[in-house]
Amino acid sequence: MNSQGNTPEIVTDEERIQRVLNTGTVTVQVRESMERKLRSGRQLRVKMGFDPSAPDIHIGHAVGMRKLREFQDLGHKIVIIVGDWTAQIGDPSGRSAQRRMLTAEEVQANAQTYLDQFFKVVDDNPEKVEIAWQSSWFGDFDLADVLRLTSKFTVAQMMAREDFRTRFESESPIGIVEFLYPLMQAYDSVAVHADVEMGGTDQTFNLLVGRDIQREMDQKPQDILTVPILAGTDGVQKMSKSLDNYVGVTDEPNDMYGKLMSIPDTALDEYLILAANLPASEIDTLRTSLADGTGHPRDIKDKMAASVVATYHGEAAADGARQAFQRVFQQGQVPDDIEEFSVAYPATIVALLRAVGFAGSNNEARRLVQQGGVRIDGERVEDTDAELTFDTPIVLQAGRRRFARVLPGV
RNA sequence: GGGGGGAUGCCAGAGUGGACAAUUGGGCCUGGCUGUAAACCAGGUGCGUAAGCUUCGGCGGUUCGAAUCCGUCUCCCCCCA
Repeated sequence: MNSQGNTPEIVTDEERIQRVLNTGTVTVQVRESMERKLRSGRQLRVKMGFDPSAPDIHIGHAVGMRKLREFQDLGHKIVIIVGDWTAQIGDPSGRSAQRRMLTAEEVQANAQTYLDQFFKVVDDNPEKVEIAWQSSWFGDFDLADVLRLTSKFTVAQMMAREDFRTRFESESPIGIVEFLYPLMQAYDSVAVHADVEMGGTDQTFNLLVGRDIQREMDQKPQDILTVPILAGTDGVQKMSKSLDNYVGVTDEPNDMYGKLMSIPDTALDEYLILAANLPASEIDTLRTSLADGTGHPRDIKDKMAASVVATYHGEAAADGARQAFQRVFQQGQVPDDIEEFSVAYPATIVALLRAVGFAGSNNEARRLVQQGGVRIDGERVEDTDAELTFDTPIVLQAGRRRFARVLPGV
């Protein structure tokens, strides 16, 4: 978005700087150093890495992207590390589900998907972004290089990481390679001469190792900034695909909007800060009205949700999603883009439900009817066994959100 | 190399010869209340209209009768070396 090739002007306005450092962040280390860099008027290199081993990206990943965008808006250059090299090696870390090795092609495809989504959030002005492939420096690393790198660090230093310490104390295994990952990530910082590195709070240790290794290799240590982990749509657990509480960046507009509207109010403030893609002043206004009760949570949620949909699908899609949502859920009307099926009549309601895929078995279909969840053209269906015949299209509904149009067929 | 413990429905996890289609919790579905919030309440959640049928890792056996006992195979976990 809005790319221009000219050299960016560095913003050193104190209020803007403080906002970047204070809003939607967890820690800034080292604070004084970071402030000094931002005030200096020099274009900083702000690094963030991503792991292309999983192609599914959700808006939790976008939290960091949005913060990167803020740095760009101050005129700085973001440096995206594509972790293609480590992704191809696999990660045998203590996670229960072992990460398998990926082929170069898979990694490449995943990375491309990621970058496509990435540029929907960040500025693609080449003066403000640089993509760095990790394999370009690790590809020809030899054993001597590895030893040189590992010699900079001790076991005691590694044990400072909480995860390692607790596993060591509980006598759970820690693979040697696991010690290498923080070092490799740290070396990335050396390779790209990072002034700042950003990451989720779970990355704190690795980010700090970057400082040590840079210092060891005669570079000025980067400052680090951590951003919170976004809660999922349940408002409690962190967003992840496996918990099915995520909003994927490639979700359909209506889906995306609906998921965002379903978050509990308790999570709304967090979503305003971390997910909503709105100007700072508007975020402030919305948060205030939410906090003091002058704004209706539903309306605030709508602005948040629409802004996210607009980010990935455009304003028109966001408007469309909002209207569809209002029509279906607030007014109980039928959505306009429902799937169509043809059915040969006469047919039982059970047969209809199965034909459109609302029920996987006859029992399930009957259950839906008995529980009052089935409607035809808005009229509740009471009888499980009736033979039905329609010579015009009908709208079949199961529960509140499943709709299908059934046409008379042969 | 030696020893021990497991495998039950979407998940966790009871059940250890009949009353088990299988307790309970989570999830999910439906209804109610709503702002499709959340919370809460109620019901449901193998297949079959039904009679009934097929399930408790696989196969085989004992028994009138097995998720439960025996044999065997596959897979998982733990402890010792």
